[in-house]
Amino acid sequence: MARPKSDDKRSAILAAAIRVIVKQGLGAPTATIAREAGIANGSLFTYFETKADLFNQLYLELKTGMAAAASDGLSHKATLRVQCARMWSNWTRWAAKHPDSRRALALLGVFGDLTAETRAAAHQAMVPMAVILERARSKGPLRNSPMNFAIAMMNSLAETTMDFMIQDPKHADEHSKVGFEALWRMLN
Amino acid sequence: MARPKSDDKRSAILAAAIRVIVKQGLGAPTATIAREAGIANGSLFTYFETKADLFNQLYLELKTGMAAAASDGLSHKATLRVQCARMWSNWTRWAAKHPDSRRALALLGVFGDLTAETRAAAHQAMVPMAVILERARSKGPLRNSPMNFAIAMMNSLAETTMDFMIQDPKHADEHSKVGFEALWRMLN
Amino acid sequence: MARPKSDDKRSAILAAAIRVIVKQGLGAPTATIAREAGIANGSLFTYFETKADLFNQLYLELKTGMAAAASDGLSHKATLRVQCARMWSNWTRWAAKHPDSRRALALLGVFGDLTAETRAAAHQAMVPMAVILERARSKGPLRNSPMNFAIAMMNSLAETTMDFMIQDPKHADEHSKVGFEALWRMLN
Amino acid sequence: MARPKSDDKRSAILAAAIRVIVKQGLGAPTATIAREAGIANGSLFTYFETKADLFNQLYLELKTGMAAAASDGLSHKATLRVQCARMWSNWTRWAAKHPDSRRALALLGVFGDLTAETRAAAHQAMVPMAVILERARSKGPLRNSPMNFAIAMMNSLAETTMDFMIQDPKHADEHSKVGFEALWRMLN
DNA sequence: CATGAATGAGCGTTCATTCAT
DNA sequence: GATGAATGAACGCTCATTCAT
Repeated sequence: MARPKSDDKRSAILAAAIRVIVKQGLGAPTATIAREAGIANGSLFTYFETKADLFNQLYLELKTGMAAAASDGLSHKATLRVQCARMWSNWTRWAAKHPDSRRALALLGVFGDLTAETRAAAHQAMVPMAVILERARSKGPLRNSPMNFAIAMMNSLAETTMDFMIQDPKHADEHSKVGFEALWRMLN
Repeated sequence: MARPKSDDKRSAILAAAIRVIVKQGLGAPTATIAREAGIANGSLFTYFETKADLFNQLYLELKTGMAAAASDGLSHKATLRVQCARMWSNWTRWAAKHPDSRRALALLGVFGDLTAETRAAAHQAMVPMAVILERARSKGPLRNSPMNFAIAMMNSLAETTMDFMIQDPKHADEHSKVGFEALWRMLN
Repeated sequence: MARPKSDDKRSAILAAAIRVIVKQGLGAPTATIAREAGIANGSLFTYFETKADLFNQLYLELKTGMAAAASDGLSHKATLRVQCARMWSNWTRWAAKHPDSRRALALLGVFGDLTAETRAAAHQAMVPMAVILERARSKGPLRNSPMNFAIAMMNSLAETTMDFMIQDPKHADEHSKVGFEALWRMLN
Repeated sequence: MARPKSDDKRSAILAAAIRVIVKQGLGAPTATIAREAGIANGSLFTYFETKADLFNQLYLELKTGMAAAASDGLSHKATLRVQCARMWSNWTRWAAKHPDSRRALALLGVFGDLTAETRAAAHQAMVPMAVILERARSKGPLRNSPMNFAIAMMNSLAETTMDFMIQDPKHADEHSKVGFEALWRMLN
């Protein structure tokens, strides 16, 4: 095979897309993304069939990466609270470390052409996190609400926390902790 | 004369914009909004200098309306909890009653060309709500966090609650109550 | 109505399309046609929804014009031969006078996106000519062949004749006459 | 070495081009032709310098093949009418047998970038057929018209006949005969 | 002031051709 | 020579905005 489709280039496009989306929003021209990735505008379409395809894949990759980061090193032997705390810490730390990814992910979340498949897959990636949360919810005051309600609440609290961590990086850890305690109060 | 021209038409455009944004997103053509408002495409620009201007004004109007609804009938004599509950109830009820406005507001919130002025004014509109929340925060576990953190958390919890109320209107009241209790736990 | 859609402009676009198609073929950019018509590239699309639409309308207009020219001044009292001769003369003269239209028509005939409706309408325009030919066919050696066969043969003979008339304008009349006699022999 | 590289591959490309042109028209991507030929898109350009080159060569090859088929088995001892009839029969039979080739040839005939050389060579290929026709023409009513006129007329009659033969294969032979008689009447 | 045609920059995508492997 | 990724000019069409009526 001559000049195989390089994974590096694919990654470069995705990385460029993050940067460009953060700067210009979802309306950013594919040509700009291509230039930022250091390739010709047409080349983008060897790696992604359409702009929507690119955005779907990017969304999924970011979401998956985020979920993986959040789930890292969870010891199943630990207390539920410890597990939750670890997950929360992982999660918010990831956001603080990758503010562009986080922002792009937020924007992509409202991208009109996200596929049902993409959404489903993104949901799948969150399952491990959901499982842990679920154990906490089912014993507390939210026990009669739908599981998705609790997940969504955790999500929204996390988003808010992340915003503050990114805005005010000096107190990032503090914000993260405060956020977690708020979550825990909500759950218990 | 602060606002010459027909105020009716202005309102028609704003109302049309809500409907169109909900259906098509922020990328919706101004021509579509104009048609929906029953006016000629060019006329839209008699009332709003640019598309961005229209969106800024709409955002502000919606936010202000929402805040006004939330602050309605708050008795300063009542308990803090009662006041908060009333505000929460007003707020989420407004969203349940105006799902399009709520959705449009959410979309406009990520509109890239929102002015600093617009954001500031929107923030202002929320002050009365913030004041009440502030009293609760300052006595509880969030007492050492910035006020905006608490506001943002309340906001995100409210957003989530509203989503579920709109999604599942039969249990709207229930969701609203559960959401409030979660908030209250978070605050105390 | 402000600045009503001018028929002049529509005609200018059609006329420009003829010229450009002759020079560049069906692949000619719409922008070139617009420039040739003296309007902005985007304006073309106020008059024709798509390039295909433009080409369909142009095809129909040319075909209709051609058929009308061919059918001009036919006396129903005259001999069949005289009528046929008149039609043939009208027809080929039209082509000789409007070589660009004729060429564009030929190219448009193989345009891949001609609508069934367009083809049907074009067919309709040819009916008056077909009627006359039909009377000749049904009495001669082609009486057992499908009517369309005779029409197609007349067509192809006419096309050939026109080519020669345009190529060699000095003997246009002579070519036309020779062509007609050939047709007549074929029919009788 | 006039033609290095694999002759098989060259033929495969030409054959593929016929199929693709019939299905998609002259605008068909070279990449599609290459895929249909079972080679890589870039390889096409090892065999043909440009798309136009490919189309020119294909046109010539088809025309030559057609002319060869038409001229097959002509006995110079036979009557002029018999020779013409044989040629006509060969010719139209070829079309009926190779409808794709015939259709591609027709499309290529209006390809804008056919070279003068190609046209000349194609003309050359028709000479043997022209010679026979010429003998008929020079004695009949077309004796005062240019030879090319007669050739073109025969051509156009043949095209029409072929169309009907392909459209209505059950009566192909009949159409062929009727077409020939029409030609013969025209010539005499 | 209302209208809607006119404008033209801009976008996503295609594709003939080139060239690194 | 074969491959297929890379290139970038080009195209059809959209749409915010302007302006003649």
